[in-house]
Amino acid sequence: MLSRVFKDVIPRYKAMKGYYAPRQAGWDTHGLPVELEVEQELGFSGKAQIEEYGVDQFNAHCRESVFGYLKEWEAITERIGFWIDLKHPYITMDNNYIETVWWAIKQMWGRGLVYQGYKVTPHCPRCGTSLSSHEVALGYQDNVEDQSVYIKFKIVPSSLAGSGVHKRLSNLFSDKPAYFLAWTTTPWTLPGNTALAVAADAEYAVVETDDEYLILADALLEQVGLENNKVVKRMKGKDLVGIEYEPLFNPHKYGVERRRFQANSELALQEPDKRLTYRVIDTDFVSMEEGTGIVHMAPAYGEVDFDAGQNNELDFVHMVDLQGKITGNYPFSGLFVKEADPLILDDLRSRGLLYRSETIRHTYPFCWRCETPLLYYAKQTWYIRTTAVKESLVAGNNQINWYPEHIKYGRFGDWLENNVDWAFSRERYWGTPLPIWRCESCGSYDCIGSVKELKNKPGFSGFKQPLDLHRPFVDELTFDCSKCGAPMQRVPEVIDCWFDSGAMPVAQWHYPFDNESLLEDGRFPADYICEAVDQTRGWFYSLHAISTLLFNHPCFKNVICLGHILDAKGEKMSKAKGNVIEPWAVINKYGADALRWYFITASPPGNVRRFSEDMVAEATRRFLSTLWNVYSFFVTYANIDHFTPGTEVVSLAPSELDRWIISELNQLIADVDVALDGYNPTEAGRKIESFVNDLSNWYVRRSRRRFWKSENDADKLVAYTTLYECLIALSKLLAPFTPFLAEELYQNLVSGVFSEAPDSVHLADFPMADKAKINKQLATDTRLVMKVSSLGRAARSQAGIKVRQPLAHVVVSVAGSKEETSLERLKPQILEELNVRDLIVNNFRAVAELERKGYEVVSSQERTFAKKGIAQYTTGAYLVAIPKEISPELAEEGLAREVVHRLQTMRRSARFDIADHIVTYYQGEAYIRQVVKDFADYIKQETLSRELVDEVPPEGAFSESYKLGDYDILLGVSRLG
RNA sequence: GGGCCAUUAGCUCAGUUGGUUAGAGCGCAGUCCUGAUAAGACUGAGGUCUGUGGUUCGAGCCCACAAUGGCCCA
Repeated sequence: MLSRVFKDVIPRYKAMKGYYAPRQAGWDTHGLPVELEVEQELGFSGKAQIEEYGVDQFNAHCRESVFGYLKEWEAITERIGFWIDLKHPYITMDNNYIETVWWAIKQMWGRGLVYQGYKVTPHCPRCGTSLSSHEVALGYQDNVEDQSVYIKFKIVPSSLAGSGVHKRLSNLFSDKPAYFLAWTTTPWTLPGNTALAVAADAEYAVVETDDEYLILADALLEQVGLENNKVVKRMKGKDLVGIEYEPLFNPHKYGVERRRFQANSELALQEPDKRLTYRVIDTDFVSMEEGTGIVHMAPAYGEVDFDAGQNNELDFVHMVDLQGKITGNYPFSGLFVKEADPLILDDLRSRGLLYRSETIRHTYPFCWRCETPLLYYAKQTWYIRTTAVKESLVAGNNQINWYPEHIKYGRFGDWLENNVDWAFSRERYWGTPLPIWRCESCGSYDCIGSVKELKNKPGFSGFKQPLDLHRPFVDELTFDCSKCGAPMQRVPEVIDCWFDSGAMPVAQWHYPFDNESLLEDGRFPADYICEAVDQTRGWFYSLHAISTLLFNHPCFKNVICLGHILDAKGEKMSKAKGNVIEPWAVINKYGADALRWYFITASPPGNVRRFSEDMVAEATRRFLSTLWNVYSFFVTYANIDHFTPGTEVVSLAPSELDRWIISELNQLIADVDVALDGYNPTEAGRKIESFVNDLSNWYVRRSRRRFWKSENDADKLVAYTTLYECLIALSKLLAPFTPFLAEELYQNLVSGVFSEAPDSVHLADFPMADKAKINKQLATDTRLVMKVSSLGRAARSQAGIKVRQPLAHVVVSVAGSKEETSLERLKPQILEELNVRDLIVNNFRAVAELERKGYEVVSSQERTFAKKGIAQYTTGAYLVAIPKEISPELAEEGLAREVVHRLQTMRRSARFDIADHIVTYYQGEAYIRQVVKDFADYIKQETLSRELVDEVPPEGAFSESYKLGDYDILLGVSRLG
């Protein structure tokens, strides 16, 4: 949901700025998740059952299942206002899409970038398949009981020739045999051992026992139980490197192939060698926490082992088949590895090579489907040699704008720096088939780059209409080997679905078979993509890698990388925890705009965010309903006054307040433009929010009387025009953010009024800031008024004097002469806002005036003064003081305003319409009746009273009595026909 | 085990190039204002800016280390 909102807002903005911003929907349809779901649906638990069931039928289910979610997906996309072309999506399982993927692979094949190699993967021997890391993560079990064994590897004395430490060891070992002591929890990997690893800088010890020497890490002597034996020599790990030892099981003796890593990542078959020796290497992952500080390396059965094998050009011995059974002619051949463990140990014990054996409990991964322990296991896999273009990947990344920026050289940059070749084949069924054919006879390979190329191959056969490039149909297609003429068969693998999605920029256009101009016409590279941060190794990488491999060019210029959404407690949402928030529920309750607004403004996109419904509710209250209130305020009065937008107002003089909000508006437009242009919708949204706050709480509030007054004068027209302008601009500014609300405003305020206007706000131009209307001084000045007013209200509040009660004057100290000048200019606003008659700016010149008002000026330098009965409020350099004394004249006016207030409340209680005229009746003591008479015009105007009648309210009038200060009053209102 | 990010009020978040007394919204307590009214204003309580060191005349901000949480990779 989050990514859809952020994916939407930028193209909407760009479109309004006049750019062509196509938005194509696309469906990723391949991949293991789809297969797993179908397996579950059919009650399968492994590849054997799929094969038995029939790949064609299985894939038919997969094809169908993809569209199971389509409707729901489309519905929510539409509801959230994610504006994309859902009618013409690209679909990764279409033949055309697949054909482009083939083309892409053929390009790489042609440059020698595709090769077959080994990769160590977690393998489930029962299901016969590798598991993705995600699946492995599902199946960890704690407290698994396993063997913990210490094995002795016999040192070959002749390898200790030479000088230095080796020579001294050679002398030392002259009387008894010497062994390296290594530790493992997987005895079945021991026949695959081809090296021992030490930590170069760690301290190792030679321990003497009755009939042998043992070498292990000094720090682990006690843990192994050798602390009471005599240490006869100590040395660094690096001194042990290169020493050779006898294999536990010479592979040639047991009928198992021995290969060796070559510099070019090939694993070349080695000749049998009865006097085979292995050697000690150093690596950086040797633990000094457990074991012996000497690690047994079996390159076929561990990822680090495999890497170490490659780096050190070690031997490679593989003696386990895909079912987890030991091959060759060992005493324990044919057994499942875990069952072979005890026999292997027996064998070693009988040869005196088992030092110690016990059981431990640790965490180990199991197959999440069938709970079989997983084996780390080297399998043949197809690779793309991305390392060959590593420099380009890094250079291309430097051209990309990342938001947030740290991803660029952080997570993504690091990932590129540590690039390894892309293992891109999968031994599965539902995916783009790998377009590589192998000759059954001579073993040569051929890569196919298009359907046409395939059909034109000599001896092409197996074709059935209609063409479906998926398995199993594609597996039927054969042709003759160009070398020996024998039939060629497609290799069984399909392609990693990340390759599909990474090929999207070209594959969605069926390039280069169609759209040949794709690279030149602006459709590639893309300006903008957006996904969550987990895609750094997913889509971000596959896009970048494929684009770099094919075109040596990055394929996106700007990318917003989103953080994940957590629940209210900061925990990841997961189905298992049951803390997933259903988007529909939130949308139905608060609306799509509320959710969008929350997502955009709540926190910067790159951060993780806690989500709860309350937050959306708050966003609604804080922003959407405030804006809506402003809008409905405008509509209410504009309807009463029959305001017609577009009225010529050039001749009218806008007030300071009008000029201020227009200045703020243009500043806002400029700010939002800059923020969106810089891919920062959050900043843009927050600016809009703050503007709407000012508009509502300052402009509209301060302008209310202008809308109320009954004459349709110029000032009123300016007010309407100004507010109208703000609302229109807001609707356009908000269109990318809250498309529905924006459209509602626009339809009612513009489209319904001007026939020549665009039909929709989303077809309108994004507003342009009129820099000439931005008045920085006015903006600062108005902030000053707000501040002084706020302090004044605080002083009133402290004195317990209502704002309704007028006061004689206010004394204000501000920060400097500049502000004093501003204050003088802004005097009318302050007088009105604070309901005071006069403003005294407390500067050096004001001494006389203050004294005239009865103040005692304590120090004109420090601008301190005193007077009994004042309330003052101060913060920083600012001080606002009001006299508490109220003259009879002011008291009367206060009372009049009080009456008005009560009458207004009564109008509302009586459910009169805003525009209804009324007759007002009043009764009370002489004083209060006099006040009403004195302020009759004022009261009439404010309450739309035709008459103020000094009588008891008649039957049917809405009447109430109040106590205003010390005086009782009875008021009645009745509506005029 | 490695990398990246985050940590500021009860909650969600601002905090500019290091520079007076660290802010907002929500929530809480109270007061006020009000024909925008399921709004709004003001006040109050609430902060050792995760911790420890360092750089500096001066650190929420820069550096190092650590803790906690999140993500990614082993």
